Amino acid sequence: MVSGSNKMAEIMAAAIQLFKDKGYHATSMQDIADAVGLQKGSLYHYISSKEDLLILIIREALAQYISNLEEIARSNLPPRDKFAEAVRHHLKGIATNLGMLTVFLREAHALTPEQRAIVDRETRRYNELVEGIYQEGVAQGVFRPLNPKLVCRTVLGACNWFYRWYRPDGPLSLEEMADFFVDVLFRGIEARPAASETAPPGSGGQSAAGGSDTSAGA
Amino acid sequence: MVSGSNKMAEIMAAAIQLFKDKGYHATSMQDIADAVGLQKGSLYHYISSKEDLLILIIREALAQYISNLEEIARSNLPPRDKFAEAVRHHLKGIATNLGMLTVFLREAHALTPEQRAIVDRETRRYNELVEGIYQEGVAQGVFRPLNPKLVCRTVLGACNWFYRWYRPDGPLSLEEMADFFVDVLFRGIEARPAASETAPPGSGGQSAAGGSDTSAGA
Amino acid sequence: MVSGSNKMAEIMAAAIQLFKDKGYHATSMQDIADAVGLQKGSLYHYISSKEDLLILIIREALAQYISNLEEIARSNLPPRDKFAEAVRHHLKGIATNLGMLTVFLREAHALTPEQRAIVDRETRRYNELVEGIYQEGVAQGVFRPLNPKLVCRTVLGACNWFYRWYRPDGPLSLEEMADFFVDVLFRGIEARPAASETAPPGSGGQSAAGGSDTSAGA
Amino acid sequence: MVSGSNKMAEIMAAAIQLFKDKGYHATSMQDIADAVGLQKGSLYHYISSKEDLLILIIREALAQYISNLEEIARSNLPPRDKFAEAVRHHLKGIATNLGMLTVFLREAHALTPEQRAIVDRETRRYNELVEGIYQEGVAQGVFRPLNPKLVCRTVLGACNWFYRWYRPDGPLSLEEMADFFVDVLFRGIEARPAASETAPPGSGGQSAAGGSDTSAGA
DNA sequence: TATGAATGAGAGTTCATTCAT
DNA sequence: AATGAATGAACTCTCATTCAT
Repeated sequence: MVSGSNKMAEIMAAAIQLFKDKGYHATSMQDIADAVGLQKGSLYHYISSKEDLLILIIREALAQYISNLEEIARSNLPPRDKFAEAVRHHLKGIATNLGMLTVFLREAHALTPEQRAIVDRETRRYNELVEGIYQEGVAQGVFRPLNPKLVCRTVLGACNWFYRWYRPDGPLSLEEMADFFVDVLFRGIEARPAASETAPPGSGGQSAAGGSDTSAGA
Repeated sequence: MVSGSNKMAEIMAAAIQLFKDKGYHATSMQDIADAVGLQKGSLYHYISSKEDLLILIIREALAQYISNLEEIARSNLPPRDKFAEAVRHHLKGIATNLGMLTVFLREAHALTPEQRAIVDRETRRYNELVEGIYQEGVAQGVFRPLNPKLVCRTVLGACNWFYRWYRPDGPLSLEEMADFFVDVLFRGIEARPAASETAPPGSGGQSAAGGSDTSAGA
Repeated sequence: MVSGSNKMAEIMAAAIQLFKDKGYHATSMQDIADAVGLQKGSLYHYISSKEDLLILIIREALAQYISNLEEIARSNLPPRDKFAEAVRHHLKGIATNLGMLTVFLREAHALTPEQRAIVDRETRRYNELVEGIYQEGVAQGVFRPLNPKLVCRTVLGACNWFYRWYRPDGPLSLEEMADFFVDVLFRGIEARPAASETAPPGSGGQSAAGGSDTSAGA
Repeated sequence: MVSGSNKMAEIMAAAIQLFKDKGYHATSMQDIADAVGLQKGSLYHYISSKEDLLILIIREALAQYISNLEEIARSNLPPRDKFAEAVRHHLKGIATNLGMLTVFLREAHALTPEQRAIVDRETRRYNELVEGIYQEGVAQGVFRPLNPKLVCRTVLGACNWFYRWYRPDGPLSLEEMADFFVDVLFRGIEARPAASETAPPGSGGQSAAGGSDTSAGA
């Protein structure tokens, strides 16, 4: 099992692409081997099992996510900016690592209970960071006092779903969409109504994506 | 292939449960046969394939969803109430058919392209109904003029994610959670800031769910 | 998994033959499937794993062996006859189930520790029965007072090795060989020297077997 | 391929240990490589194949055995002493090279037919030496005139089985056990009944070994 | 309806061996 | 002498599906 090599990175990339496109179970080791130009047996120089590959992908997705959010949480920004940054970071993370995040968000349930437990723990940590930011805002009177878990789940739910419909070639830029999310989710939880009644972001565009994906919406 | 029989319902119920708990690919026909007390060969008197079972489940989930939403959309309620009803109906639908909806939201990508296309079409229809309600509200000056697709995706994203963390035995009632969603999502899109500053729903509770699920959040 | 069927017996027989001839590890499921005219996957209707097959064979070998010896031990025969019967039964068992016994004596170490433990227990039981017979004889003054474990291991060692060189088409009959074993092993442990100096059994023949097997002897 | 080097000896030792503990087939080249701190590819500088290793081990086991026995056979000892020496040498050889002998006695059937034929020839030679000693004794009236092959197989069978139950840390010394074997096997074949009725060797001890091995006995 | 034997393709994985470096 | 990437064949086992009974 090698970890830093080039081939390893190739294998990871191929697996991410395939898992995203076909799903974890529907992807065979043969598929991955073909994608990187190896015999399927040769893959086992780099990984120890197919699940290992999934774990690697998910762990990396999580690690990137969390470390960035921790930085935001630790920063000196006022809560509203922290919150806005958290949402932007979340969406940007999905957009720039769409494959990895799709695999994480959709295939984590394929892990064995032991691995799931680890992932769950990390996920909970992420949620807690978001809740912390929210509660900071509540303490400072910036956010309405609501059930923090519920706030967190609502906001992150909307953000997570992003992976199901975001397409890099859609009509709206990532920036526009992030602005939109921040604006809308913000109003839902801020303590005082937004004073500014200027045109909100994203108000003019029509469609954020082609709309051809299975699951967006229902 | 029989369709109205009792056994057929049993098979569907077993499949829903198993697909939800283990995932579609990780569930074998043997698992389903065991659950209903049949030999696996005998299942083929009722269904024509494993995918058929998945299709059946997803179609039923969709059908229930859409017909209810159509009713709401057609009603004479004012837009804000229509919108609120749509959100409530969506959450309630997930809560009362958690298995079916989980299978739909999580496993639809396992369908063949042909079947996916059908499901996509229905899903789009659902989205359009929600968008319609929103745009009605915009026309009446109730909702801010935003990108309707984006509004719809944000709202439905938050609602869809519900299936990942809702647990029937959580501390908050379904009603409380639905009120919360309506309140928060509403503020995000309504034209004028909420005048009432009374305590919002769900403000006191602590946790909406055990929080032990893999994916909620990150 | 079916157990009483015809095919099951065929599979067992084929496995015994192949395990005996090629060894357990060198025999593939494909080999067995070919021998019984099935697809290799079809074997799993009858067994749950390759090891399962080995266990089945070994357990049956053991069961036959032990039940017969128990009968001998329980009988009213005088110790010398019991002992003689035990030796005869042991050799006859090997000769008439050469495949099964070869697999048992040669391949038991391929079992998982759990299964080995079970087999060990049964084997110990067998040894104890033989020791019991010997000690009965000692008590009655028929056998010399020796270390019973050592007696048992010596006698059974000589008998077990039989599977390595016995060939059904050898020049000596099974009876002759059994008489020989009884005579020689007996003299080793009986209390008084054999009075009879008549020609002992097997004294005339030349070779008991072709002698072409790898391991006999060294 | 090097043969006299240090690493070569290390490899042989590791292979003997592993083949004895896990069996030939269940031992991988990786296992051996790990044991000697090499990469598995590097093993091929010393050996030409896995079977080669097995051959080397078995040949060496045989060579030691035979040369010692030839010396005994050529000596001027009277037949009874030669016979006793042969038995002692056999048991001592197993005890002091338990790994090597276990591999030889248990795994020889894994060899290709060509290699087996060679081993068989050597083995036959060993048997013939023992038979020769016995027949010398018969000629001198020391041993009863029995079928020599049968005598040899019985005696060597008992001795060979030693590898299945001998444990260096057992309660009896190797000497005691060898004395026991010589005494008991001797009586089986000597021409006149043992005159001495003194307490035989090994008569007092209880257990020759832990008795926890799979196969001893049955 | 229901069975259960059988299929046949393919899954993930292991492994002895090779060879350029 | 040693590496370690790569092979390619074989392995055990799974599974959706078929079909004669």
